Formats: sequence, C-alpha cells, structure tokens
Amino acid sequence: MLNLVNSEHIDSLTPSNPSAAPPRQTYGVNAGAIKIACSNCNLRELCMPLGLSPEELEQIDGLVASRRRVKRGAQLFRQGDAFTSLYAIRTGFFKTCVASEDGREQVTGFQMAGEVIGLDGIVSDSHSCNAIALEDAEVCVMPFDRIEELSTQVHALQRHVHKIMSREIVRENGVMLLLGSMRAEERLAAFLLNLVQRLHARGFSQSELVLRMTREEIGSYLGLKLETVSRAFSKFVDDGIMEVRQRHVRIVKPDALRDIVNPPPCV
Amino acid sequence: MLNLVNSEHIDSLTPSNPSAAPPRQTYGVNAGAIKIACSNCNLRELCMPLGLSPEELEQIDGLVASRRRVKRGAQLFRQGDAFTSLYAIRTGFFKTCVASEDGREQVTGFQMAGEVIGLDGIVSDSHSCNAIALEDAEVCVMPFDRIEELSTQVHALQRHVHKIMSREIVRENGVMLLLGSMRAEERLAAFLLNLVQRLHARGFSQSELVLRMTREEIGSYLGLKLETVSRAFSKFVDDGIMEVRQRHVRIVKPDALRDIVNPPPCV
DNA sequence: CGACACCTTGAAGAGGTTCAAGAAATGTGG
DNA sequence: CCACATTTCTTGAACCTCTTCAAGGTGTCG
Repeated sequence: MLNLVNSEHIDSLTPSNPSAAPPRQTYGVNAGAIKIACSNCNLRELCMPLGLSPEELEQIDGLVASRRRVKRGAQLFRQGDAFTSLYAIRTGFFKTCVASEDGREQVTGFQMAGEVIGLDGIVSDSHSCNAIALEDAEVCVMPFDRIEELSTQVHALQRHVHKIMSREIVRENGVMLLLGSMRAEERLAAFLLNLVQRLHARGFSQSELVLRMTREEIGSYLGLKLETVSRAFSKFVDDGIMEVRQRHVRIVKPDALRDIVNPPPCV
Repeated sequence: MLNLVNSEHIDSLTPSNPSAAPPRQTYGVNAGAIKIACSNCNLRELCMPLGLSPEELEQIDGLVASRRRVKRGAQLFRQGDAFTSLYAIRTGFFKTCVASEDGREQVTGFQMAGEVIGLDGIVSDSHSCNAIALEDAEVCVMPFDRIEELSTQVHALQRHVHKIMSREIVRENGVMLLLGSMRAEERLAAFLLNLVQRLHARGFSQSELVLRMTREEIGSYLGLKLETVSRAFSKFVDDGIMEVRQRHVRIVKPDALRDIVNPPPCV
C-alpha cells in the first residue's frame, strides 16, 4: 500500500487499547518523585530504538532535557526559529506546514504520539516549517547536540536517527505520488487509511477515528480545497463506505477504500 | 525563494565554468597511479563536509568503496533492492521515481553531480524508489555501514550526513508546496529556476541550460501531463521570458520567472 | 442564547486532461 | 551517408475534475 507516513510496524505495542492511551506513568514506591523517563515510557518503542542494554537505556534517558506542554493552537516552533532540538510527541496531535513568501500555505504532515518532529531544522540550523498543536500536547525536548554526541556512543541510537530521517523522506515520497497523480477521492481514501493505520498501531480502533484537523487542513495536506474534501466525504457516505458525523469517522468498508486507492487490475 | 532542492550555496566552486565540469583529476608525480579520491575531487565541497583535518580527509577517502558507471537509461538501484550504500554522483544526471501498485509513476527528484542518492533505503534496508541515469553517469559507492562507523569518529561527517538528510526533507516540503498549491506555469517556473540555480552553483550559466529529461518526466515531477508542460513552455516563449529549442532553454527574463513563482504583492 | 468557526451543498467557471494529428529531432540499419 | 522507424514535442478541440462563489446548516463555546 501507499506509504504515506511513518508507518513502521510496531507489533510490540499493547494491542487494542481503545482509550486515549496517554503514556502510562509508573507510580512506584516513591510516590512523590514520579519519574517520566524514556526507560519507562510506553511510547519508547515508537520514538526510541529497541534492544538497548540497561546502561544504554540510562544514557538515553539523559536525552530528554525537558518536557514541554503545547496548548491547542499554539506553535511548538515556527519557520525561522533557531533549531536546537528534536521533539518526541508524548501526547497530542500536531500539524507541520510551510508557507511561501506570497502567503500560500501547505500542510506537510500530521504527527501523533511517538513521532518525532523538527528534522527540517537540522540542515540550516533554523526551522523551515511551523509545528502547531491541533490538541493540547506534550513533547519531549531532545537537544540535537546531545543526540549527536550520544549517537557516537550508542550505535542503536545512531541507526535510529538515520531511520527516522529516512522514513520521513520515504513518507514524503509517498505524498508526492499522492499529490502528483491521484484524484480527490483517491487522495482522501489514502489519507484516511494511513491515519487509521497509524492509530491502530497505537492501540486505537481499526475502523473508527476522530479527526483532529479541519477539512481545510486536510485539504491543504492533500492539495485540495475544503469543499472538495467535504464532497469526497459525502460521496463515501453515499456509497456506504463510511459514516461521517463531523470529525467522527467510521469506516464500514475498508476494502472499498483500499480499492479506491489501488484500483484492482481489470475490474 | 521556494527551496525545491538541495540548494546549499556552494560559493567555493570554481565560478562560471561552462564546460561539462567533470571532476578534475590530479595528475601528480606518479602519472601511473591516478588517484581519484575525495581528498582531491573537486566535488568534495558538494558531497563531503568542509574543514576536515588531513587525517580526517584520509579517513574519508576510505568511504568510497568503488566507483560505478551507469549508462544512460540504466538503473542505479530499483524499488525493492537491498540497501547497502549511498551514492555520490560524480558525473551525469539522475532521476528518482516511485511507482504505486497500480502502475502510477511519480518522479520524486532530479539529481546532479555532487548530490547524494539512496537515502530512501535506510529505513527499511531496501530501496523504495528507482534511480535511473538520464545521461551516462559515474557514482561513488559509499557503503552505509562504513559511513555509520566513520561517523562515530569524524564528527563533521556525522553532521554532514544529518544535514544531507534534513536537506532532502526540506526539499520535499518545497515540492509538496509546489504540488499542493501552485498552478502549472508557476510549477514550471519554480522548477526551471531551481534547476538553473543548482547548475549555476556548479559553474554553469545562470541563464542557459540543457534539460536532461523529457517533457513527460518534468510533468511527472510537477504533477502535470506532458502536454501541459509543453504548453507552459510555449506560453513562456510567447511572453518573451525564455527561448526554447527542444531541450535547450535560455532564460531571457529571470525576474519575470521569479514573479510567476512569487507574484509581487499588489501588482 | 448568540456569536463564531466549521461543514455541506449547489451552480457556474477555470484550469488541466484527454484524444488526436502532425512536426521535429534522434537513432538505426543498410 | 541517407532512408526509415521511433521517440519526443507541439498544438488544437472537447471534455472533465476541481475550484470558486454563494448560501444555508450544524456544532461549539463563552
């Protein structure tokens, strides 16, 4: 299937946890000092490498300099900001977007818990896109110089950083294919399948999802106007492929959706 | 301006060298052993980090396991191939493209001397796109495990790898903006400006260029049909912005082209 | 409850595609 | 080196998808 997004399979996640799945905190013996570290974060499998030794795990814990809350609608960073850190999303949902000089805006991605944002800033030491929280969020701030330093010691971390960046490149290749060659309904179908797949990997339903973004934001991401997105939704509902109530979507016929993205040969 | 591509400024390159600029070889004392190494390759500033110590330079030389010639039309790697190496282009011109299951194809980029391709393969240890030479080419094969190993010792190399990947991410963001929000003529104008800029950084003319790809390949990259590309070219010629004879393009009014990409506010 | 943001739907219009034909360049084999 | 086949490019006309403009509906939050 079209690989639109960071879609590494994460079979190790607790399956089918339909709740909002915030990172569980370990309320240990010492109730006063609640330690939220990578080593006991249930998103570790998503944003950190696997198979680390206990010592390595401890080093990795030092990567997260701090945590930062971002209110819905607020920006984590914006175009032109100095680049210092990558951010691992603990909770919440983000969009990244670029703007051209004449004011055109393009959503370049939607990111959820366990995904890493900020990679755009590395090349020029300043961010080239905006990251905006679509719901109240919390991120782990990982100073990039620490990442680079620790990478020289922990090989798995080095690999991991490379893979995260490569994955983003591959994701964007998929978006280019979508934007360059698909029709409106195909785009929306691919988008929804990708979203639901990533949510499923995080323990949510395979068929139900709540969109965190507006039709306009979906449209920007897919290179469509909001009216076109709305019409495509309506078409899917008419065809019995899904149920839509505002931002609540329930996919009734996932196979039909897949057929829209990849038409079966010689129907 | 819209950053469509690996467009780091490389002022250190020999300016205005209108010849084909193959990497100059150092014909030293020992004429029998012509050594083509990073340390004496004039593309070093493009594909390798700057400011290395002599020892580091020597280590870097060991990165290139071999060189490989790729005939025009041949594939350097294809979707599904095992990933082992990154490739630095010494001479020639490539396109990379992805194909979906139902046969749709999307050109994801055009690469020229000094640029690095293969980054897509890191995440899954297999390539997710095809790299095809558009003219006879030669590449430096850099095994990725060597790169990772050497990165732990040569900090500048580590930085460089990160920057190359980040630059590719930023480039693709720019392409998404182009595909998502620009009209046909804007897309072609942005594409030509980007091409000529990169060529200029390599010592070629600011105003003249020879396209190495067909209208169809340009169209695929820009999300347009070849006829639309052709019509846009004709429009530019009619408007006196450029002269076009087949693949030979001469930009007469670069400012007019820029205005097409970024319309001046309140004309 | 009213203001506001968001979503849906219709109708007209524009930009790009498709189909088709011919011209120009390139490559091939005799 | 020329003739012929092939690929590539250009241009026209009809068509189609998506956009634009407009109006009304729905949901949410102070």
